[in-house]
Amino acid sequence: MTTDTNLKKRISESTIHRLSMYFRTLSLLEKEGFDTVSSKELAKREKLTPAQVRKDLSFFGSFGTRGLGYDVGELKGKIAEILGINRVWRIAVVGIGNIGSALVSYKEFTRQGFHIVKLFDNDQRKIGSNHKGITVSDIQNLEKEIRDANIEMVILTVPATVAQYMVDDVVRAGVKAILNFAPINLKVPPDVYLRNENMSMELEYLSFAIMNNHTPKNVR
Amino acid sequence: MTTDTNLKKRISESTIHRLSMYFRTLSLLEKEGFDTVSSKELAKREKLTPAQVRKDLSFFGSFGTRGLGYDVGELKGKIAEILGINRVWRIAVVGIGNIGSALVSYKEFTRQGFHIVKLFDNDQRKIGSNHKGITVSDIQNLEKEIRDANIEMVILTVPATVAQYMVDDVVRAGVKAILNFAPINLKVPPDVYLRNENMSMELEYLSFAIMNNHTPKNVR
DNA sequence: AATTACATGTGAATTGCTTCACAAGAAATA
DNA sequence: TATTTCTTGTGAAGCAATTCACATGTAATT
Repeated sequence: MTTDTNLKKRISESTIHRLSMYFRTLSLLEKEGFDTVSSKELAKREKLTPAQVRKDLSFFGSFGTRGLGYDVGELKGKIAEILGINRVWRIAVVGIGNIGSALVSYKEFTRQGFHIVKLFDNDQRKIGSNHKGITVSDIQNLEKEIRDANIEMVILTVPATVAQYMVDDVVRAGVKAILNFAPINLKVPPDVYLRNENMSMELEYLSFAIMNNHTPKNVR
Repeated sequence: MTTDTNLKKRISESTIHRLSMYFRTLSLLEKEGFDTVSSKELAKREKLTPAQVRKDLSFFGSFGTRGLGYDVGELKGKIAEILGINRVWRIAVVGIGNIGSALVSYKEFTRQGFHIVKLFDNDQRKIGSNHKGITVSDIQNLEKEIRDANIEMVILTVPATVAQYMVDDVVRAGVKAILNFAPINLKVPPDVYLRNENMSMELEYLSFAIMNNHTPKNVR
């Protein structure tokens, strides 16, 4: 094991999130016809400091040209490589309720290389139905179908009451990354990455901010 | 202006987010029949340290009993008060596409006191249609209808291309808190709170984590 | 009533993240 | 070619968040 490999483990979550933001902004800059961009300009668009932008990038290499800035297309490519989105990820959505079926049509996922290719539900009325060209499978066959379809990530949009059972199934199918929308703390083995999307949390932050005149505004 | 008021401005965003998590877990503990809970148990459920839990709470007062822990119902109430969710917030959803209409049926919002009471769209086919008992209004009348309905927060689920125009309208209507789902950096006046919900970001984090064996697992 | 066990609340220490400040280098200009 | 201008990349400093460690206090037990 090299020192370089260990280095990557020290990257903070905030840095990764900011890389996502840079990537999106670089895509926009590209569309707007910019060839190069400075850390100053990038920072302005993200409401960050130029130093923050440069420091974030410096963890992964030196991609800029002194006096000139960064080549938009090149930096976009580098960040895609760092984030692992310079490829297609095969994703399954488990739970085809309101949120689940909305996500199937969410174009931003596709744009970033996240391709939803499998859908699962336990409701007989939903099984066999079609969403954006994908047929909903019975959750009973989850393990086999996930393996056969080479699914690498799962988006979980089932009721909180059954979420843990579904996670257990998904883990058994060998999936190592789960994005959970159920408002509950799930257990996964240490080699599985679990992220929680909690939409109420953001409204609660807004509620707190209004009530307390909280200062760090317009963030995230 | 007292010193106490200024103190609140020093609370970190992470602390607020953790309060949201504590609130949800306390609701669950209540349902499970627990009368009291220790910082140790709370921490275990959130995958945090007990010190973190106690420190977070200490910013707002001392709610526990030494040797015993916290009264579940009481602490839940205190946190609701701190977050400002011991009341009903009147919310409008602007943009009744896939995500927007999914959120109208999202029960977790209602459970936390976030009541969606107005819907807006610019599509003639959607205007006048009914979602969970709410009729979709024409976005043309946004300012007047938002004022008349005493809307305090807006959830923005419109395409990125029109998001800034919609925000401008919403701000003109006097709304001070916006939760934006469009993947774009919006401008708002300094007295308006804007939060961005970026679902791709979480998938990108998972992608990075898998590719780099990133260590801080199972967080958030 | 005294003792033991337990858990809070909080300064202090530590760790981690952000910003500063500047040397180094590249491009544009004269 | 020399000079000026601009911007990166990065150690060091500064700031913020987390964890430690323990004094303080309550409840349960004997």
